[in-house]
Formats: sequence, structure tokens, C-alpha cells
Amino acid sequence: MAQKPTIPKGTRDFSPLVMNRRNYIFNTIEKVFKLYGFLQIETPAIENLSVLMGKYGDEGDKLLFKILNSGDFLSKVDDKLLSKKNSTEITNKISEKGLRYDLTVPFARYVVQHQNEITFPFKRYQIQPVWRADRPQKGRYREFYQCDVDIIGSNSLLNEIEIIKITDKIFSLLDLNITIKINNRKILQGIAESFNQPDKIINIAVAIDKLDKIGINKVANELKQNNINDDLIKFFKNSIANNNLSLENLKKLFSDKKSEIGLKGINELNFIKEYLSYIKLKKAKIEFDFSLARGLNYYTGAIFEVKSNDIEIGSITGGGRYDNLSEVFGLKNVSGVGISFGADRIYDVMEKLNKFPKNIETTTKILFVNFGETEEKYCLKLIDQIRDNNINAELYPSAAKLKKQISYANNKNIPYVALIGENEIAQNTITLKNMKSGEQLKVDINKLINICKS
RNA sequence: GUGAAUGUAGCUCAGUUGGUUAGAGCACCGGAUUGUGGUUCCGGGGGUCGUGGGUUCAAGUCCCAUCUUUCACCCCA
Repeated sequence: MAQKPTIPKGTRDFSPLVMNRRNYIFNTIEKVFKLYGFLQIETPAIENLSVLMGKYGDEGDKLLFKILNSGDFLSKVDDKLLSKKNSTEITNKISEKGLRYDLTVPFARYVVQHQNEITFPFKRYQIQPVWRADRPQKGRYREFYQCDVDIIGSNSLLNEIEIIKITDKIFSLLDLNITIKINNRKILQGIAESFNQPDKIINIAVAIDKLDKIGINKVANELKQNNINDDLIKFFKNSIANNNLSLENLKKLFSDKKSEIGLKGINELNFIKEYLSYIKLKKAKIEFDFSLARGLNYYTGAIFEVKSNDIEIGSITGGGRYDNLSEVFGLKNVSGVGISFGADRIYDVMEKLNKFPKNIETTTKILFVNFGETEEKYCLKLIDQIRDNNINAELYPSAAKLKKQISYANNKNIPYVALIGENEIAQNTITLKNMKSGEQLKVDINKLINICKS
């Protein structure tokens, strides 16, 4: 036990059974992405820290995995700096690369770098792992996959509708009951502006986001601690207490305070509402929730978050519109909207609810038993023919005891076993064993192929 | 980053107020059954009890440190 190898905190190995199930999720998601006309890209696991830093808020920066410079990286650090023991300053000198934290920021970087090859609006999807130096706990890993779709280079709110449709389609295929929560950052910004604290929008958003969890009083405390003024806190307390935090109420506030951005947010939200009333969703519930904030800094318009209705776990999917993300990389006026499916959390939910179909687990359809050199040569020819018919088949690699070979088929859930020994060769036939029923038939190769195909 | 709990065989766990050689079930390997798995019976391998130190005649059991895993907060998929 002592010297057994381990893997780093928050990372996992995926065994064959788990991989089958993970691939089922990835394939379902990818199929829907393609159905809506998205094209795939990949970006490197490693990005320059200058690309990653400052995009996710202070908390996000702390959670970035940083990579040491190669070579004698300490030689550039002078003794004064070392003795100060300021980790941030020293890190800047010894690390210039990091592991990507999400797929959206690398995508924005990609768009700016490849702007001349891209036809806008650009619809891309990307399924790759991301890394966060978080403390692992339930549904939280340090390495996990995100499945992102984004449309960049179009302001149309039709894209938001499409994102909602994609989300609905994927979760209906996976047979999960979910709620899509929708809000708009412009509304939050309008609130901040209306009370003369436009710079506090992040603090306000993060505090309001906890409304469901900790209640209005604790939210009020947190707002106070962040130096949010009393007028705003009062507004919240009153409207929540009177169950009155409605679109109309907010609209009135924004009109009174002449907050253009707030009014724009309300218009955008109404657009989505109106269009959603035209189209049918298969499975998803929609909830407009003014307390939804999302921690990532870069969102500027609609924001989405998906929760499981049946399992208590953080959000399993999230996204929104970002107007200025490519601007920080030098490309102005390119707005994007996208959403990210958290494959690992979706897996956890599906496993708890037992939602994985049974038929995704079989791999090999037929095993050829190996009786020795003459027989294996004979089998090799037949097995080629079977594989040419697109049937997964394998030959046991040694003439082990029959018991062992059949157990192998049993453990691997292989439904058919072909036995070809001296007798069968002489009679030019195959003994085919059905592992479920235990039945054995003598068949020829064509019949065997037909049985395996059905 | 803050606060808690946890660690005994591949897995799930027992192990009394500290006291011989640390157990069970499942899994694995072999045999009953040399051309037949999933059932049954018999046998077998596998542990310096997370790691390092300490207390004691004696530590899986008590103390300290450290690591791991898990949970909550923060934040998030």
C-alpha cells in the first residue's frame, strides 16, 4: 500500500466502462452541435499567462495552474525579490505559461489570431479538458471536460434562442430534467447604475447570486461589507419582502433613474421571452431569475445557467454573451454568445439517476476460441471475413483452457462465442454458442454473420 | 485560501478498556470438470494497518506532524 503510485488531487482515471458512458455523453452533445451547424476547433492545453490572467476575476486568477519556465528559471530572480517572499511577484518572473481555465477565453484569442481566415458569424464547438487549482469536492474536479458552443460576430438575439434550443435538445436526448435559468447582466448593471455604483456591479452580482442560498438578510450584510450604499440594499429588501422584484418594477426603476443600460437589458430579456413563447421546448423548464449573476467577469448580456431538477449539484451547464472579450486581444466590436456543458457533472447526475442506456456497453460481438496452431490459422481467415462485415470480433490469443477462454467472453460481456476445433474443420462448420441462453448451434459462416448482425 | 471528518487486502468494511500469528464478504488464481462461462463445493495467493516520529514491557488502537480522500465555506462546470 505504501509505495503504490497515486494521481494528483482532483484528477481521475477513466476505466473502460466509464469511458463508454463518457463517450455516450460526448457523442450526444457533439451530434447536437453539428445538427445546429457548428464546426469543431481545438486549442492547446497551455496558453500564455498574459492570455489567461485578468479574464476570470481575482478568484479565477488564483485558481490558474501555472507552469514553471524551463531551464534555470531562478536565475532571473534577484535576491531582493526572493527574500521578500511575495509569491505573486516571484511567480511573474518564473512562470509565463498556464493551463487553460475554460474554453471561452482561448477561443476569443483564437478568433483574434485567425480573424482573416474566419467567416463571420463564426459558429464553433470545442470539447476539451480544462484545469482549475480548486479544492476538489462533490462535483468539483481539478481536471474536467467542457463542451463549448459559441457564436461569435453576431449581435442577433436569435443566437441566444439557438443556445437555449441546443441546451434543451441535448438534455432531452440525455433524458435529464433540467431548468435553464436566464438573466441579463445589463439588468444587474442597470441596478448598480441606478444607485450610482456602476463600478460595484461584480460585488453586487456575486452577493445577489446567493439570495436563494443564504436569504436576503445575509445578502444585505455582504452588500454592506462591500460598501454598497443603503438605498440599494433598501430597494432589494423591500422588493424581495413584497415579492415584487418583477420586470415591471425594474423597468420603472430604470426609467426613473434614466438607466439606459438597464432598459436595454429588459428589452433583451423580453425578446427572449417572446421568442420562447413561439417555439416549443422538449424538456427544459425556463426560469427568469434576476438573482442569477455568474462569477465570470466577461459576461455583458444574457447569462444562462442549467441546474438538474433531481440532483443537488452545482450548475451543470453555463454561459452567456460577452461583448468585449476579443477587444482585450485587440479586435473590437465582435460580440459572442455561448454555453459550456460540464460533461463530468452531467455524468455524475446521469449515474445517480441511472440514465445510461444499457446497450452502449457491449464492444466485441463474437469471440473465436483458440484450440491450437492449426485451428487458429483457420480462424484467422474466417475472422477477417466477419470483420469485413463490420462485426467486432476477436480471436483469443493463446490456446488456453477452454474454461478460461469462455470466462473471458463472459467477463467481457461478449454475446457470442465461436468454437472451431478438429471436428468443425473436418465438417466445415462452426459451433456457435449464445452466451445468454447457453444454446449451441452448428452454422456456416454466412449464417453466423447474419446472427451477429441481428 | 478558511473550517471539519477520514485512511485496515484490488473493492466494501469488522477489529472490544492498548495484549499471541490482523479478520470477513466480494474480486482474483488453482482444482472438482483435459471441448464449455455465468450456479455449487474444495483449496490458494495477497496487509511493515496512509507516511514519519513519539508514549508504553506491549500500538491497527493513545499523542504530534505530514500526506490522501471526503464534506462545508469561497468560487465554479
